[in-house]
Amino acid sequence: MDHVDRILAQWRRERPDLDVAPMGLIGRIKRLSQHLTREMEQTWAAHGLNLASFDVLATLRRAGPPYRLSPGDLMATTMVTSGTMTNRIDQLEKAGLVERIPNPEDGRSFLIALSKKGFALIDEAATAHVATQERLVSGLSKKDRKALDALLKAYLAGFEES
Amino acid sequence: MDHVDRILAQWRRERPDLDVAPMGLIGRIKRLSQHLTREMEQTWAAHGLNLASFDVLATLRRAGPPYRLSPGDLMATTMVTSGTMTNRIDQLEKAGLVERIPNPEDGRSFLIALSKKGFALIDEAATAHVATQERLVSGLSKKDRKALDALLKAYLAGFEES
DNA sequence: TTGATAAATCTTGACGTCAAGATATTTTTG
DNA sequence: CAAAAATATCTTGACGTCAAGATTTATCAA
Repeated sequence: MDHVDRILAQWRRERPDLDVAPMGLIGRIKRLSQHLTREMEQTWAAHGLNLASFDVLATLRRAGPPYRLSPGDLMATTMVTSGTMTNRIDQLEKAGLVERIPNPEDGRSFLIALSKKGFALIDEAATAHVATQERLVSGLSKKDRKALDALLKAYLAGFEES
Repeated sequence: MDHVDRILAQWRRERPDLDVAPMGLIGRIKRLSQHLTREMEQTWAAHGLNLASFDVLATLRRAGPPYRLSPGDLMATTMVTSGTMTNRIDQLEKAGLVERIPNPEDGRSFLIALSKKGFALIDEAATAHVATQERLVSGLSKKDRKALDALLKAYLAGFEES
């Protein structure tokens, strides 16, 4: 009888006509996501970052040399709109962590390049981030992690098949 | 090889020193949460609501008669800060969906009461919301839903044990 | 070549959230 | 009973996000 179960019990009492089983599953995903994000925010903040800035820097870093992607590429992998990405890049540019380089092959677009400073910072932050994530999954056994991950992957596939 | 797998593969190539298995699990939870929320937003919007307003109205509705809770109670179940809850209540009050009633037993606090209009709206919206949720879990078999829910519940317990 | 359409990014304005601090009331302590 | 601490809510200012539309450049068709 956890928090979500109490919510479901209330609904069943007040609205017995509704089938609230899906609500339990979805509610737990949402709630878990919120807990995890808040924990990870702490680690990012310790490096002067937040979800937005870490997300972009990490995407550039893991893309490999020369650590450059267009805003469109960044949008595609980070699930945010163009306005949001413009704002994120503006902030990172001000902080000297990335640079906007005109794309020689397409006058409409830029390439966002990780600066030396940005590279050093994201490498450091990523190490700490991974340690935090390891801690955040430590409540589950290795076996449960694997089973959970497999189910989530199957579920997610329904939303992301192109 | 889904979207998350591609991210992990990039990290393994660029930073083989990091163990990114936890990142897969956490990333899928976050991504799934985002997909689900965006889908549900559509249903809420069809009733003139959003996550914030639906959340509060639903909490009041399922609490049962007399459909009144203090802002503190609402904060506790909805995982938002006091400033956020004040703002949510302000909006709902302006829309005539809830009323602030002075608490006769504690001069510091109010009771937030669902109005007649608010009651009718949330009952209607909740019906549609549950239908949407049913659709959003339809990609998984009944068995998988149950297994996933059980694992999520176990995981969540680590974050919410008081 | 020229006009129309598409594509990539940026701009704007509104909104929801949060952290930190302010205010008012209640409870506890001495 | 008076002072101090705790509690409940609200206020403020900053920030991240989004949708819709504007701008600039590329591509395609005639």
